[in-house]
Formats: sequence, structure tokens, C-alpha cells
Amino acid sequence: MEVFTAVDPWTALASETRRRVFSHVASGPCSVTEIARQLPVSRPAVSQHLRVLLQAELVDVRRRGREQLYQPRPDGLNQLRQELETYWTQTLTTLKTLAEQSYQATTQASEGTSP
Amino acid sequence: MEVFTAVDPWTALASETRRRVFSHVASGPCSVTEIARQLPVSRPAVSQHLRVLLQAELVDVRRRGREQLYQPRPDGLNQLRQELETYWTQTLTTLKTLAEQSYQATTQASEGTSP
DNA sequence: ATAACGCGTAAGGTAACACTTACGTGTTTT
DNA sequence: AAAACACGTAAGTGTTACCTTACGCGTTAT
Repeated sequence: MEVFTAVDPWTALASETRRRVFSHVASGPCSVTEIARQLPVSRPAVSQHLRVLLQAELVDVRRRGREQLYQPRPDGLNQLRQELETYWTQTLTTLKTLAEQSYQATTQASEGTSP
Repeated sequence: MEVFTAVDPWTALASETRRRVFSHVASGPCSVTEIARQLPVSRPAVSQHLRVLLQAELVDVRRRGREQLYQPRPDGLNQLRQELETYWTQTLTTLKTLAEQSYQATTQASEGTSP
């Protein structure tokens, strides 16, 4: 099947076991069987997860002898980081505004009631 | 249904339309119908998405009159940011090591062949 | 050459997901 | 008091996701 079928990194990292697969690859180059040995799923399952991670541009592959060495690729993570940063600044800005509004509300309330 | 059924933020933001829902909330407090009006899904669908976002601690609710005002909550995003930062440093460290190794390989190769 | 290894992919089954419509509850308006 | 509004949730449906076993292909070892 195609590796050029784009998959957005959110979908790619949505699966818990796929995150564990990626974490192994991110910690250093490793083969499919090597990963499968450390997880409670079959080797084909790992292989399928790695394909999704490839499509999300989160990992790369190269051959070494008869095994496929997977290694991390920054692109997908970077895209994720950018989107997340957008959400983060939006959130902080909104919360700041809300805090200022509630402050104004309390001071205005005490103005009207203190004298 | 329970709101205390934990949902990890990865799962929460895995859905495209749920991300759009969250983006609206992050940009400023808004009601359910208000969000549904800007999306190609029904109001109950938005309501269900908001419940998931609540369980992932990505949003908060408070009442205002007869509407529910949703606003962003930093907790879920923060957790996401931390995990993502771990992946990021793991990735960079691995790539740096690989770069150094391939450099050593080339210099060693030229040492053996130049004289 | 033959055996063993490492891998990808096809086929299939079960569970989860993202929607929809229908309905009931609380709050505001008239 | 009745009508209108905003919402949550139940029930049902079609699609997708994740996993398994079975198989075939290339590469290394004996």
C-alpha cells in the first residue's frame, strides 16, 4: 500500500500502543521485531503502526541487512508542536481576558457598595 | 453520564471536528449552539464532543442564563505539551547521535583510503 | 542449495467512533 | 401559564480502527 497517503500526526499518535512504538523509535533506531518483543502485540501489528507513523512523517526507514531500521523524523512532530502552540496561546489569551474581566467586575461592585 | 471518566488528551484531539470545536472554545467562551452554527454537524454532536473535551480537562463549563458557556482549561494542553516535548528531545538526541556517527564513518573511511 | 530470519501485506472479526433523530429537563420570555 | 429557547442524553446506524492468523518475498547463514 501507498506510503504517500497522508496521515495527520494527531491521528497517528492517537493510539496508545502507537505512541509506545514511536517512543521506542524516538529513543534510537530499532527494527520491527525488536519493538514487537517489548510490546504486548504481534509483529504485524507493529509493522502496521509503523506504516501509519511513516505516513504522518514521524519516522523514517532504511535497510540494514535483512532488517528495516526505523528512526525518528522531526517533520510530523514539528507540525504537531506548531498547532499545539497555537491552541496554547489562544487558551492563555482567553484566560487572561477572562481574569481581567472578573477583576473589573469585583472592583466595580465594591465601588457601588462601599460609600 | 460521568464527567470523571478520564480521557487522555491525545484521544480527545484525535478527531478533526473535535479539534475545530476546541479551537472555537480556546478563542473565547462560547455556547454549544454558537459552535454548532459554525460547523457542519448537529448540535448534539457538538455537545458530545464537548463532553470528551471536558473529560480530557481541555475545557471548563459554567452556566450563564439558560446557556452553557464553555471556556478553555490549560491542564489537558499542558499534559500534551509535556509529552510532546519528551518525544521532541528524544528525537533530536537520536538524530544528533546518528549525525555524529555518520561523520565519524566518513572520516574513518577517508583515513583508510587516502595514503 | 536449503534452512532460518526479518519483514510487509492480505483477510477477517470485534470493538470503538462519529454522527443522526427523538425525547426530556431546566430557564427565560411573553 | 404557556411558548420558546438552550441544552444533555438515549437509541440506533454506518464507518473506521486495531488486532489477529496466514502467506509470500527477499536476505543472511549453514
